[in-house]
Amino acid sequence: MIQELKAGYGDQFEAALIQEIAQVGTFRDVPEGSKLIEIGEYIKGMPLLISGVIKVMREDPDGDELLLYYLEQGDTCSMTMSCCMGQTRSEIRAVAETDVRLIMIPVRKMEEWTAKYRSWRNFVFDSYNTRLNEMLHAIDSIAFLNMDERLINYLREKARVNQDNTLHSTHQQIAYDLHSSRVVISRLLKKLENLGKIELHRNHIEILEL
Amino acid sequence: MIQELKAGYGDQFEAALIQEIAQVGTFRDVPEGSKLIEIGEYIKGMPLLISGVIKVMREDPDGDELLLYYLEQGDTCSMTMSCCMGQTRSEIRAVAETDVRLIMIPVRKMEEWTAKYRSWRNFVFDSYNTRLNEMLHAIDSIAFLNMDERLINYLREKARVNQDNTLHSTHQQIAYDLHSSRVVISRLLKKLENLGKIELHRNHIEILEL
DNA sequence: TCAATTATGTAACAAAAGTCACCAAAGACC
DNA sequence: GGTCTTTGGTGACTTTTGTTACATAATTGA
Repeated sequence: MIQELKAGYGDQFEAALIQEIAQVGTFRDVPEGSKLIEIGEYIKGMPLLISGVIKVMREDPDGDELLLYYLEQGDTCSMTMSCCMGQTRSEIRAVAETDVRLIMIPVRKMEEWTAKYRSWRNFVFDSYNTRLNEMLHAIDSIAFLNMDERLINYLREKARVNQDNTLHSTHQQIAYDLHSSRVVISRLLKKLENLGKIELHRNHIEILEL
Repeated sequence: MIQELKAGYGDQFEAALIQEIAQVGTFRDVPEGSKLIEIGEYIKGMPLLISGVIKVMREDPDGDELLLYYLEQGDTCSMTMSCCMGQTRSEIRAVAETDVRLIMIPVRKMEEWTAKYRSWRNFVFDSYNTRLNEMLHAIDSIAFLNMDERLINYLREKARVNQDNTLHSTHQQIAYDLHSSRVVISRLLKKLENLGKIELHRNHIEILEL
C-alpha cells in the first residue's frame, strides 16, 4: 500500500502522514460498475482514489438521474467528507466507471489529521475547492448550454477520463447521464455523425474529431 | 464588534477565537445593492456575515446570469475561502440583497485558525458542506424542474430571506436571476395570479399563498 | 436455427421556453 | 399638463426538447 500511496500522494503528503494512512487505511479493489455510495446511505469512511475513475451522480425523487462529475487519481470525495463530518446521509451516488483501487480512511482520522498535518489540511481544502468548481461547471452546462453542446462536452470528458476515443455506451446510458431521453440523444448523435465528428456503432461510439 | 460576534457566533466559537476575530477582523457596513465580489477578482479577505442577506450569482461568458443561493446570518462564503486558499480568481459574483453587516477576516488567519481552533475547523467544514448542498439544490432546480416550479421556489425563497411576503422586484430582475426572459416570467406570474396565489403590481409582487 | 431481447433510426406530434412586435399603463421629469 | 422612460400584458411565431409509435438490425440463448 505504501508504494501506491507514495506514487500517488508522495509529493503532497509528508512521510509521517503516509505512514499513518498506511496503518489505518484499508485497501479496496472495486470492479467497474460497482456502486460505491448510494443516495440516503450513511458513510463509513472516506475514499482516497489510487487509480481508476468514479462517476458521481445526482438523482431526484422521481428517479431521474444526472451525472455531476468524475473523480480521478488523487481525488477524494468531498461529498463524502461532508457526510462524515455532519453525520448526514449521502446526497449523491458514486459508481465505479472503471476498475478502481482506493484506500478507505476511517472518519475519525480526518479530524485528527486536519489539526496535525498541514499537508492534509491543504489536501482537504483543495478537494473541496475542486469539487465546488466541478459543481459550478455542472451548473454552467445545464443552465447555459443546449443539449447538443452538453452532449459534445460529455463525449469529450468521457473519452478523456477513460483515455479511450471509443466510448462503450449505449444511447440510453448517455441519455440517463445527461437527464435526457434516448430519442433525443440518438438524434443529436446522428447529427454529429453526419458532420463527420463521430462514428456510431452498436454499443460503442468512436470519436473522430470533436 | 465583540457584542455582534458573541450574538451571532458565541455558541460555536470559543472565547479565545472570538477575541482573535475581534482583533484582526474589520467591520463593514454594506448597503443593499452593493457588489461585494465580482467574477475574475482576486479576493482579499473572507467575510463573516453578521446580519443581512447576500446573493451569490454565476455568469457565463455571454453575460447570462443565474442566482446560485443566498448567504444569511452565520454563513460565510466558501467560494471565497476557495479563492483565498488557492489564490485563484473568483468564479462568482456576490451582491448585497439587503443592507449587510459583516466582518472581514484576513486570509492568512484562516490557515492558522484551522490548525489552532477545533471550533473554527468545524465552522469551515460546515460552511463547505452547506455550500455543496446549496449547489446540489441549485442543480436539482435547473435540471429537474420546469420554469413554473422554479419560479414558485424562487418567490418562496426570496420572501423567506427578506422576511417579507411582498417582493420588490421587476419581472426583468426575476428573469435575470432565473436565467430566463422577461416575457416568459410575466406569462408565468400572470398564471400564478389567475390561480389566486400572488398579486401583481408595478415594481412589487404580493405572495398570498404558495 | 429461430424466437426473444436489445439497440438504434426516424417520422409525427406535443410541450416548454424563448423571441419579436407592439400596446398600454404608471411613474418621472420638465 | 405633456413628453419620456420604465414596466408589464399579450398574440403570434420559432426553437429546443421531449414523447409516442413503429421499423429494422444486431445479438442472445434456448
